[in-house]
Order: sequence, then structure tokens, then C-alpha cells
Amino acid sequence: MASRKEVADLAGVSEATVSRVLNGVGPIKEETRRKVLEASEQLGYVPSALARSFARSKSGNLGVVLPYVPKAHLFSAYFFSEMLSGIGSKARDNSMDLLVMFRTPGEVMNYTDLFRRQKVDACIILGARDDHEELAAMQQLHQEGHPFCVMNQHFEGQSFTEVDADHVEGSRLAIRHLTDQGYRKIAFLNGPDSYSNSQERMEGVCLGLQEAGMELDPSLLLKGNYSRRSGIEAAAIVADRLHEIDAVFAANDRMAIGVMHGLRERGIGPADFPAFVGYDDSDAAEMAVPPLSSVRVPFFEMGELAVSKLMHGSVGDTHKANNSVVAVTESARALLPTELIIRASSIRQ
Amino acid sequence: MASRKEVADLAGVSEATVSRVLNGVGPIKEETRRKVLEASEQLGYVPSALARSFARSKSGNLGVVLPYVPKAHLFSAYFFSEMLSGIGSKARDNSMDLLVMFRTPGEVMNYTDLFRRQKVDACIILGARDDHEELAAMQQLHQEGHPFCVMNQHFEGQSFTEVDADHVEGSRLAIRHLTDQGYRKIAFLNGPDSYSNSQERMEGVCLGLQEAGMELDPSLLLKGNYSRRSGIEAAAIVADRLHEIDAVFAANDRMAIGVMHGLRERGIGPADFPAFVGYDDSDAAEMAVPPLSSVRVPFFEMGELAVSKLMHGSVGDTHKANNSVVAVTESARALLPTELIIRASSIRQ
DNA sequence: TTGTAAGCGTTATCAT
DNA sequence: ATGATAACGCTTACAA
Repeated sequence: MASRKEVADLAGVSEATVSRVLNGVGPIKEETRRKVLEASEQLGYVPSALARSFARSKSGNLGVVLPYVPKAHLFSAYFFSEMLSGIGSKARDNSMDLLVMFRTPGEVMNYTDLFRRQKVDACIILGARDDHEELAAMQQLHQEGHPFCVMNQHFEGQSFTEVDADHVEGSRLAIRHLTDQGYRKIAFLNGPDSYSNSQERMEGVCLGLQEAGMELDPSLLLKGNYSRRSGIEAAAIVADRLHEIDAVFAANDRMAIGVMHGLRERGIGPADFPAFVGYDDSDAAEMAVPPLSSVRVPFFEMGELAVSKLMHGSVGDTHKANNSVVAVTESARALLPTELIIRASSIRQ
Repeated sequence: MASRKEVADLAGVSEATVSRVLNGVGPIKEETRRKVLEASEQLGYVPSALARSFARSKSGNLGVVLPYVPKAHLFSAYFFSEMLSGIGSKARDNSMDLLVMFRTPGEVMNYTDLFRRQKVDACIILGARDDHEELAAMQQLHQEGHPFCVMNQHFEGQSFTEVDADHVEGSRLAIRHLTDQGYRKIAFLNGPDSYSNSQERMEGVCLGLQEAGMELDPSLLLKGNYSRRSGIEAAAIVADRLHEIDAVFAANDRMAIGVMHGLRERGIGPADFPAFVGYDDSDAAEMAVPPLSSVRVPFFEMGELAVSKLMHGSVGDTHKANNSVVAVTESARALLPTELIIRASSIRQ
């Protein structure tokens, strides 16, 4: 627990010089640098991040907001953990620490206070929904010029910094894969519209069908909530109409697997399964029986990209004009490519 | 961005009083309190967490160290996400923020610097292994009197604060469940010994067999590394000796599922499967085909408990004696109960 | 190239 | 019950 003063004394310099050396700023004579480094090393001096943050008015923290996952199991932990890892990896490169917060189920999250309290310098929001409160919160953030990035959710008509994957294309690929093999009666189990991702998948599905000269049969459009249970429920319909459904495309792996389970519960075995394609390519996909074809989403890379965008400061580049903060960047939405991973579940035997 | 001074002026009190009201310390006249609260509300004043931390020499952050998970897929993200949620939930109750850090694969983690830099006030370590470097790092932490808690790993002969589940009992239950149904040739696929959890499971297995008047056949003790792949590899042995193995107990769900897959790859169908019991009761267990019996571990509650122990300060209760820091608490290991969840995979037909 | 000193926005101690 | 005021440990002009 050596103090900076001790280091300064031992090195025979002023405290300011110690700081300069340790921060690598200003011109320093090589010998001084060496002396300071030695003294600091010898005394085991470690500068206080607290004092530094305070002096700089920068926390050095990157906030990450996660949806409250446990018990709910709407989504697979897989995808948040991948994104978080990507974020963590890039944050470390920028010597930022990760401040993780869980969005509380009921209450509205006050994002701006996070910044005002100076707990974070920038912030990444995962699992946001397109509802009124969420939107208002983001608009306030944007308005006040705080650097933030939304992942996996698009807010139409806003110019937020967003990182997402190309779900239109991913869904189109999935459908094309099915139609190319001659599947004609394709059921689509989508998630709630409150996620832009769901809407995009819908768009991709229509596009894919269209390219094959078909269109979506409304009676084959099923709705779930991304949980396995909702897949099991949807299986009731699939089972009833098994003769008129030859393939199922689900908006995530959990629902796809849920449908498989639901069919099994009704005594329908894999031999009589329709073709299946899921989404996310989570580890559940390869554990499924039969192994589930799925659209791969580069979650890890999306996490990295989000941090890069924040650090590069594209959104932080704001300037005051007429007393109001104006973001310089206009189109700040980045879309990473998706890819179809083909496994046994969707291959014609 | 109102300052404390403005609030003080508007309320007609001193800045110190503003602080006192907002922190709820010291005696305050009710009317003063009201005036301050009003002024503060009206101006939208938010105290700087940075300055506060600095003044108090407390970051208000709880560090959480996670193993570097992505790509590796040794463990399921499930269990870290559950623990993290439990930690987050309890941390919020104590108005602490979560600072999560990923342990870098190669390099040794310097835990003490975390404290010296004052980035965290306490810290929880997940996914630690019992190797020399890790132990040394922990000993240093302990030595310097920093409050920390190790989860899911026991360091023999140390008096670290630890939170774990009763894996001896969990494994014993799994084995008893199998022997009770008359299974006699039980293969045990364990994880690496560098995790104390593996050793405990081994102990429970021996105990369970012993209670049934049997003992572990060394040739039926298989080794994996908790990955699905290692389960697939172990399946080679199980397949070869299928006639002399009637049940498989795996140290986690991923490996159990891996064995199932390996058997399938070799043309062995569910009808010819041995009984299976996995461990963790991750969501993969209920998604497996057949649904996998598994030992449930209360990860979420473990996370909560870890935070409670740190906050309650059992480990922080150190005192200086003869110039060295001595921990007051002696036995600081908490074990939460495990429970067997029975599903189709282990039920005699 | 280096030293001096003024903040940074709180908390906490000591008066009053 | 409240007001002054000295820390807290660092960064960063400004001086030298």
C-alpha cells in the first residue's frame, strides 16, 4: 500500500512526475522515467482507480444492460453469454471494465442516471424491446448525448447506434434452403412483434417464399414467445395438420426444439417429423435430436463491434449547437451477416 | 446537471446539509429535509458516484470473475448465467454494482491489484481451478485481508470463504436412484480432478455404490473434461461394452448428452440405451431425447448466498494483530443442497 | 524537462 | 440541528 508520495521521494522527483511517468504523458527524461519505474516497482505502488476516475471525471466503466433472464428462460443464456464475452474481450482492449446491470422485470430502467452518476462512460443495451417506455428512455439518452449502443433491436425512425445481424437474410436463407429441397408447406413459428428481430425474420420468410414463387399461408404462421414451452404449444397445431405441413421454420432454436418435443409427446416420432430449421445456432441446436439446422448469428462479433463503435466514438461525436446536443452520425446501424448451418433436421432423406 | 451548490442555495442550507439529507445521516429537522428533497428533485440533482466513491474510498462495486467461456464450450453458459443472476439480484439489494471480468486463458489473474486499485470492494470468483497459480493468487488475497468468495471450488486446507453445493450428496443420490432400480453395471464419466467438484462427485459415487453393497469397477470409471465432445469420445467405450454397462452417470449434462450422441452415431438407438443420469439440471437436460435425469444444483441461490456472505462481512471481519492481518472466521464453507430430478432417461421400462 | 498548485465533488470532523 | 472546512489521491494547466 505504498503512496505516490513515497514513490516520489524514493525516486527523488515530484509527485506530478510520478503521475506523468505512469500515465506516459508529457516529455520525460529517460533516466527520470527509469528511476520512477524502479521506485514504483520496488514499493509496489498501484495508483487508485477511484482517485483517477474522480480527477478525470471518467469512470472507465462500460455499462452493459441485460434482461433479467433467470427462471424466465425465454431466451437461451447462450446468446447473452456470447455477446457479453465479445463485449468483454473488446472492452479489455480498451482498458475498460464491464459494469453489468440486470433490467428489473417491472420497473423502468433509468439509463440517464447511470451516466449522470458517472458510473459508466458508455453503455450497451441488450434485449431491449420496442415499447413506449424503452423508447422514451433511449431517446432521453440520445438527447443528452450519452454514448450508447443497442444490440439486437432496431428502433425505426431513430438514429441510435445499433448493432444487429441480418435477420432478413438469415430467414430468407432458411426458407430458400427448404424450398430448394422441394418443401412446399412451410409453417413459420415467429416470436413477438415487439422485437424488431421478429419482424425482420418475417420479412425474410416472405422474401424467400416469394423467390420460390410462393407466398406465406397465413394459417401456417404461428406465434410463440421464444420459449421452449411456446414451441410445445405450437406443436399442437403442427400435429393436427401434419399432413399439410412438411417443414417448420422457427424464429429460435428453443422454439424449434419445443415443437419437436410437442410432437413426440403426441406420439409422433422423428421418422414422421417435418423438416426443421431453427435460429441462433445455439449449442442446443447441435444437441437436438435430430441435430437442428439453424441460422448462425455472430453474437460474439456483434459484442466486439458494439464496443468498437462506442470507443471509436462515432456516437460520442456530438457537438453543441443552439444549446442542444446534436449527434453527428446519421445512419449508425450495423448489420453483421448471418449464415445457415445445415444439419440432419432439414435434409430430405 | 445541477450541482449540489445550486441545491443548497435553492433550499437555503449549506452543501453539507444537502449531503446529510441525501445520505440519511445525522439528525435533520423534518422541514429542512423536505426543503432539500424538493430542491434536489426540482433541479434534477444526481450526486456523482465517482466523487462519492473517492471520498469514501469505496468503489461500491462487487467484482465477479468469470472463466473465459466462448468457443471453448467446456461448460454450459447456463450455469454461469444462473449464478451471475443470483449475484446480481443480491448485489442490487445491497446497492452494489457488478464489475465482471473474464479470466484470460493463459495469463495469471492479478486479483489483489483489483483491490489495490480500488476497483472493487469485494469479489466473487467463479470457475477457479485448483492449480498452483490460482491458489497462490487466492492466498495473497486472503493474506491481505480482502473480502472474496470462491464459488464451486474448494481449496483444501485453506480457510477461504467458499460457497458450493453438496456434490457428494448429489452424486450419492444419483447412484442410489440407479441401484434402487436394480442397475448394477454403472459407468461413471467424471470431469478433471483439478476441480474439487469432480473429486466430490467421485466420493458420492463410491458412497452410493457402497450403500448398495457394491463398489466402483475401475474399468467403468471414464474421464472427460465436461465438454460434449468428451462425452462423445467416452461413448466409444460405452458402445464397445454395451452388454456390460446398464447405466451411465455423467458429471454434467453436456457429457451425458455427448454420450447419447456418440451412441447414436454408432447406430445405437434409445431403445438400447443404458440408463442415464446427468448433472447440473441445465436446460439441456429437459431438451435431451430422452429427457435426462439430472442432479439439480441451486446456482441462483448460490450466487445470492455468496453475496450475502461478503456483505455480512464474515470474511471482512479481519483485525490487525502483530502487524499482520488475521481472519476471524475459521470455517467459511457453505454447502447448499442438491436434488435429483428424475426424467425418462433413467426410468426402467 | 520538471515542480507547484489548483481543482475534481464528495464525506466527515469539528465547531457552533 | 447545521455550517465551515479539511481531507481524499489524482490530473493538469501554468510556471520555472
